[in-house]
Amino acid sequence: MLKGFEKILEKHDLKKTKPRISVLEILAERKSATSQPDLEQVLGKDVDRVTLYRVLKTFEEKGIIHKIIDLNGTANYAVCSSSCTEHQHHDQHVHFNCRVCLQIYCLDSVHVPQLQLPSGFTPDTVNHIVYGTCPGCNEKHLQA
Amino acid sequence: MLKGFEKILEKHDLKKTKPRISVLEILAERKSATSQPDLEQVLGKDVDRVTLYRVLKTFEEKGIIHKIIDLNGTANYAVCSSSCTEHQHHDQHVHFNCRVCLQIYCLDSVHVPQLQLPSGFTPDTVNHIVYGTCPGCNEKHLQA
DNA sequence: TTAAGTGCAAAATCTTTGCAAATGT
DNA sequence: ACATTTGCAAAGATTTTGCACTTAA
Repeated sequence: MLKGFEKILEKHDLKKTKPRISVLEILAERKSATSQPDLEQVLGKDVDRVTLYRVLKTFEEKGIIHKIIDLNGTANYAVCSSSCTEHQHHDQHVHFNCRVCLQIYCLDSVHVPQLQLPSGFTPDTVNHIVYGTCPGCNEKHLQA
Repeated sequence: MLKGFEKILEKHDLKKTKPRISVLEILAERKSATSQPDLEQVLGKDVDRVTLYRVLKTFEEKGIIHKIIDLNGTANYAVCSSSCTEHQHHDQHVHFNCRVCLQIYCLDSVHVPQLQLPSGFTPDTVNHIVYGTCPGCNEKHLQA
């Protein structure tokens, strides 16, 4: 039986190569989004940096993962939770970027409120990033 | 009598130099945020690229301008509307990034709703970017 | 006068591109 | 076997750093 990631690749007509599966594994086993530098480090010399760029680009275009830009303008990636397709790239949940540990959390549970935009502005995607301190870092801070 | 920008520089103990005043002039005369490449182009060879980096960094640290990262991860800058200080860097309004003309609008008028975060998450800044099509580009599109 | 700020050159990064070799189907 | 995908080398772009010269106060 195929593992989850392999099904995903099949579904998008992508070959099941080592770099692609490795990237999916890493992203899948984390609930928070992972930065590109992080990915590079974890993958080590198994996957070339250039390949990583290309894998991430392909995945994003196919709607398999989505990109979140953090405080420093660094790209972070997470697997799309629901039904993202090549054309409809839903990303309607709130992200939380911790200033201390720099982790990005996808807060799927948080309801994104409907905005009342001035007339003429047609929204398609809403990117809602909250910066602050996450539970783990808050705790450490209190103990100190 | 001093122009507005010069007062701002004075207030933050910054010398009134040509590069700084030029940057403030450009940012002030635009209602939407300006990308760093744009700034470079407008400033031309009057201001060194390295100086621009440093001016923007200083301004951001002092709370004179704030940075918004757009779709491509490019830094955009706008003068802070209200009372940003070095420590309290409020940026609680909604930005709108047009996919067609790539302009970033600061929608000060739009009310940013209060979010209910899971316990343990302490927010300080909320960055709310809406992607879509702006009034100008919408119109052109309809006419075509 | 003198501390802060600029400009140039050069290093360090980051990202993209071209092409031959390797890999999945 | 063949189209995709990878890895390497090298080009291009972006950002940072060091240091001597300039400028605002």
